[in-house]
Amino acid sequence: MRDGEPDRPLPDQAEWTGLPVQANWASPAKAARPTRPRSLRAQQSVLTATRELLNEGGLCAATIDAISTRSGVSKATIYKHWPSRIAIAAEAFGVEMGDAVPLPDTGDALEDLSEQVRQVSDFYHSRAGTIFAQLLAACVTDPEGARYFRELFLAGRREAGARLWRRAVERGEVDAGVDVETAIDLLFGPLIFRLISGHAPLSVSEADALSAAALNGLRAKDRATGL
Amino acid sequence: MRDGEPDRPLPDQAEWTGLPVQANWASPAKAARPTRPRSLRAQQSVLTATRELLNEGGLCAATIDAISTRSGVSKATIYKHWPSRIAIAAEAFGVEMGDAVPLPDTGDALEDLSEQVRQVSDFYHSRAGTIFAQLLAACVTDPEGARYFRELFLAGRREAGARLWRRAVERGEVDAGVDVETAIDLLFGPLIFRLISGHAPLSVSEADALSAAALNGLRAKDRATGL
Amino acid sequence: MRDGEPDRPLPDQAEWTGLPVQANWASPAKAARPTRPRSLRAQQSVLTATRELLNEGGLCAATIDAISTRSGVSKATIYKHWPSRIAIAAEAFGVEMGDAVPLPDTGDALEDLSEQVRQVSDFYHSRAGTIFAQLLAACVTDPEGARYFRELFLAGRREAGARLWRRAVERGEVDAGVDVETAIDLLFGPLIFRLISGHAPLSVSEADALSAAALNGLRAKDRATGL
Amino acid sequence: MRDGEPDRPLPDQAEWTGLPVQANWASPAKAARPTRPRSLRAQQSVLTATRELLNEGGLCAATIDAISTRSGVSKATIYKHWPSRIAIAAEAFGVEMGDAVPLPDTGDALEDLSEQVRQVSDFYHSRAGTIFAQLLAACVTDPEGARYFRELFLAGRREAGARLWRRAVERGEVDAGVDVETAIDLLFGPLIFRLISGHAPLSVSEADALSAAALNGLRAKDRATGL
DNA sequence: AAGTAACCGAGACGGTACGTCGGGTCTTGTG
DNA sequence: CACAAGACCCGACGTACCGTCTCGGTTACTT
Repeated sequence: MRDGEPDRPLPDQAEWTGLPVQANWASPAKAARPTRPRSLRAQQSVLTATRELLNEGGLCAATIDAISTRSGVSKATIYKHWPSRIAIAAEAFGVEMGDAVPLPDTGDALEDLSEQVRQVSDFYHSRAGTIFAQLLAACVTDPEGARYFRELFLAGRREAGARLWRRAVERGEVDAGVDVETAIDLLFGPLIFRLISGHAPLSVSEADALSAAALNGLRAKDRATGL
Repeated sequence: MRDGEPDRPLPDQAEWTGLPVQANWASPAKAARPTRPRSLRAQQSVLTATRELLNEGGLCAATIDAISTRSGVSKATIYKHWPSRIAIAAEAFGVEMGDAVPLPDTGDALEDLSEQVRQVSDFYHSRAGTIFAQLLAACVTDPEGARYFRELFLAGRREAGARLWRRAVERGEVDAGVDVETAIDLLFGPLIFRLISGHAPLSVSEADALSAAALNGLRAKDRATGL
Repeated sequence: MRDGEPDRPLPDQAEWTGLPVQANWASPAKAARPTRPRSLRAQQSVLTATRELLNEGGLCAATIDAISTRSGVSKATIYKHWPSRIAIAAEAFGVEMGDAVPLPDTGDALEDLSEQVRQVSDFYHSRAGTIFAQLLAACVTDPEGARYFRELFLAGRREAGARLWRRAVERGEVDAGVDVETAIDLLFGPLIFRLISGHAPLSVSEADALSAAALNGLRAKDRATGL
Repeated sequence: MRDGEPDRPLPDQAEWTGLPVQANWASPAKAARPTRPRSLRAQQSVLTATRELLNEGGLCAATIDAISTRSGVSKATIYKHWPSRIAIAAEAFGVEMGDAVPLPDTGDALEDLSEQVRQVSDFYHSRAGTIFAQLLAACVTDPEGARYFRELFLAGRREAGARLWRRAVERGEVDAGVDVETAIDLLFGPLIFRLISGHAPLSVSEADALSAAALNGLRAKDRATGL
């Protein structure tokens, strides 16, 4: 592992593979020029402070100044660790929300998927759901932050969905010809659309209607069975 | 029609019906005390200036100060007309994009829907698509602006999609049991998810995969026909 | 009484002589062109509203907008009557304070002067005294308003002082060779200096010290008597 | 000397003694936590810019925005150094006027005082006199600014007057029983009254009349000598 | 043990934009 | 045709965050 400036796992996109964060700090191995390492403490107190601020006032409360003040870590140091406040918030959120929604396992793979959609829809109604929406929105104007959000939070959630999907494929309950990514976006994209633009509610019944439509498809059924 | 503060079409949600802007000024009916009306000129030059700024530098270039400077309309006046810069940008964007994507009509209703998905996916790649994403993201933190965006832009696009959907229902090519809103969100939500989070590309083939999945459903087909 | 634009007594400095304000309004006599006269009501309600505002929040509360709103007289009309808000405030203050401090008459003319100084010093401590200071200060940047203040308030107070002075001259108790204006400024100028800059207190004992010094002079007394 | 917020000389009134500005920085003694010191450059370029603006357009030209623009110091920084634009203007004016009017020394202490009155009266006619009047007036509505004005300008002028007075006392030419403050206010208060309200001219002869009256007193002389 | 970098907190700083306020001018329809 | 109502432009306000920088003190590794 190289030392020097890009010491965070994320900044170098190409190298990114496995789990993030402190793994490389734990094994500093041997640096070319072994100077004083970046403080682990600083990093963690930043994340803790950010988590608190997010819970108290949402994303807009997590300003760099506020994070710096509360964590006791100076702004300059913060900027050495993260490219933007969105990145920090994404990481803090990812750490906290790592396993927010458990994987359902009812035995019926299709029902599992529907249940997952239902749970995610519920999640969007929570305080954390608001923060999620704010982070997602911030991705549009902060590509660096977006990477953090995708890799430290979204990836986990998508992986959970993918696990469900693969299980359903193995059981032969879903169309194996559909790509995992496609399936996940089809199931959750509509929820996210509504979460952000607010043009339609996110009730349980709506969630069920969306998952049902996604599973059954929009095509007329009589014609399909008519064949 | 009451005068006073809510003289813009949007502020009074209940009354909102048709095309925006001056429609209600054209039919002032009988105001309590007909004072000097809001200047048409101010409103339009603001929208024009905002449109230009959006095209030049995206949403973040459309600051209130910049809009005020370019349009020659003072900030105070702007704040009398719109609740936030997002609202202005949404209206300006809506005016410009009013008739951007024409409705496809190939005779085959399903193909029309797929084609629409393809076109929207393309649109998201354009400069305007970027602005669209920025506006959509801004909706999360600006509920007032969100209303403008929904009513002055999204509503039109959704209506276009709804027209296609109804036509398809009439022709019996799609499942009449699926709600219009559900159908639209199922078709376009995935695109928007990708547009915002950037976790997957928005190529033509991906768009086709998504629309195909939406139309056919995720459920395994052999088992369905096997019954 | 001429009609036409300069219908206020003040605007034409050259003509100004006697007591101000409503005397001429009370006798509209016959205008050359019997059009609708400027509303007396408007003028008075402006002054009333201004007086209230002054009492509630001092000079800075008496903004043109506030006066307009409270009085029900439009800004345009106000600007027809007065050149600036200071002018209005000066007139309103003058009307209210016309006879705030009564003339003392103890029989001893010198004591009368001292007592007057004491009373004025007290007045400066009151709420009205604050407004007085604010108006006086405003005179520096608003010459038009200054004229109103001088003629509608200061003139009265100076006339009161002048009456005391003349009485003292008649009784031979003061130096008849000193000009009235000089005498008044010598007695009250120091108070005003302290009121504005706040470099020294305005207590009763200080007032007495100042009036004593003014009456007795700064010159060493032994030498004077030594002659 | 404590660091932290009150790092300007003025904010802590009790500690104020000598010359302003950097004196305390020069002897930081032992700060609790010697963080980056306030920039000398920023402070001085603000004062320079303000001085220029005052000379060009008087106090009303010295807006915070203008000062910020011309000095290249941001508004936020300015507000960290001074509580108000009046305070800045007062300091800038004090710096410039520090040694404007030299102390007269004719040998005759009474003549010195008269000459000083004459010179001050002249000063009030100059461009700087106008600025002085504007600053003095601003003191009424800006107590913080007033402190700056008193301590960075008035104090110096009063000290000059006090020196003259003490010299005169030593020579036995003036009444030693009169307090210095009283004497100064008696000599210069009338000038200031006229300067601000403009009810009477500030010619040389008027200045002489005022100083003569102040020195000789208003009391009738024949009776005094007659005893 | 001393030397020496880099790190760190603290926060000053220049920017940019914000939303608001007051002043003075104008426009419109009513009485 | 004077008036109220108030829309309008202007300019200034004071604040908030941003991202960069400059300090002086503090590690932790090297020599």
